[in-house]
Amino acid sequence: MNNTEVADILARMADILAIQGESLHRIMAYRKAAENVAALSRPVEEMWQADELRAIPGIGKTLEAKIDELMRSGRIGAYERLREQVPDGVVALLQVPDVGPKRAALFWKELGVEGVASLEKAARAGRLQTLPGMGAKSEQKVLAGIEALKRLSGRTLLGVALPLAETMLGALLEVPGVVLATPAGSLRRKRETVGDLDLLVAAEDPEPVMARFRELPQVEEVLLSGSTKTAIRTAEGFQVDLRVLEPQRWGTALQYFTGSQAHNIHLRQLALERGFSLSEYALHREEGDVLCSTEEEVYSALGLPTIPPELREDRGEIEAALASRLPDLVEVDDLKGDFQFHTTRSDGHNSLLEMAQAARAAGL
DNA sequence: GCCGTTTTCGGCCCGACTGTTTTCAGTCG
Ligand SMILES: Nc1nc2c(ncn2[C@H]2C[C@H](O)[C@@H](COP(=O)(O)OP(=O)(O)OP(=O)(O)O)O2)c(=O)[nH]1
Ligand SMILES: [Mg+2]
Ligand SMILES: [Mg+2]
Repeated sequence: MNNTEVADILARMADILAIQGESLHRIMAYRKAAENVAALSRPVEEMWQADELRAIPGIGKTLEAKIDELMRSGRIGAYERLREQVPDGVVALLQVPDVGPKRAALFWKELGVEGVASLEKAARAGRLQTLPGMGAKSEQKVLAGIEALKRLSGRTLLGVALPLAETMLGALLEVPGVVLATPAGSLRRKRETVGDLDLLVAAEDPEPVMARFRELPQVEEVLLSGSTKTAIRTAEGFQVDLRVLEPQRWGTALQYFTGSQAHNIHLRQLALERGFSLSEYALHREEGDVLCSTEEEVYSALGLPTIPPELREDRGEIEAALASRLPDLVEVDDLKGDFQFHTTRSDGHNSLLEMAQAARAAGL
């Protein structure tokens, strides 16, 4: 039983508990445990053998016992029972954008929907809008979500996402009043794959920026658009999120939108311990808000050195920063050469000479 | 369900947008 398999089970337990209407904090506990098991650098089985499961953040007495049961018997009784109570197809509904645990439960219990295909049928037949809290518009959004799911599910390589981001940012930078425009989210953290594109823009007046964004040629569908945030979907089914805030809030805004979610939550907890409440708008204090125009100011106000985006996954970087023990990362400038590349002699796109010249031009 | 140099119980990050709502739940970032 490997780490991914264990994490997947915990995450599925979280999903089922959510559909059952369990306490949000209990659900979060399962999710957090799942994330931390997935992020482990050692096999969870090895930690189990060494009786070290409790050293994993988010694994307490109960989840330790469940993982122990899984390692011993290959199953978790509690998980088997949950799966008997909520069919897999109902859990699968959560993959549809705009369908969360409440709606999944509603569609299942009221209409007998037990999968995405049957949800589509119900929506096309106009049955969703008969439900409490639902209407014609919500029903259409669910249908659009199912279509998007068919076009693209899963993550996109950084190298594919980055050029698209640069193109869109270039267009937004042309809008009068735009001061700064940059990639954020997993793109800025340089994750190998990204779930969507997150773009951040600084401007006093957000409306012209939002208007331009909604009309970019890549936009197939506008998902939502307000005064600080717009989300669109491309023809490929790829989502792009844009946030626009005033330049004087750039520091807190960039910190927020760079994430990760887990890093943000941890940093916000630290802020609370320091007498602040941290949001994308400011460091809020009783005496009044502190606006930060740079990320350095945000981290510094919390007593931390600025943490490189690549490390912001809540995998110990905040503790390391507190102890002034952040690792010295390898930067592009540290590269002296490249001993492994392909040329036209095999499946590369350039000749050996071209590669050598490009390397020299790059200072390698 | 987890966790603790203020806590072993009672908190758990903070906010935007939409639709259906008559005051806010749901979903998402
Ligand atoms: N404080 C806070 N920030 C969040 C939360 N969810 C998302 N964010 C911030 C941090 C994220 O990096 C950023 C963009 O959200 P995304 O959902 O696009 O996540 P991210 O880009 O990190 O990963 P992705 O590759 O898109 O799956 O928004 C949240 O629940 N709380
Ligand atoms: Mg993202
Ligand atoms: Mg996003």
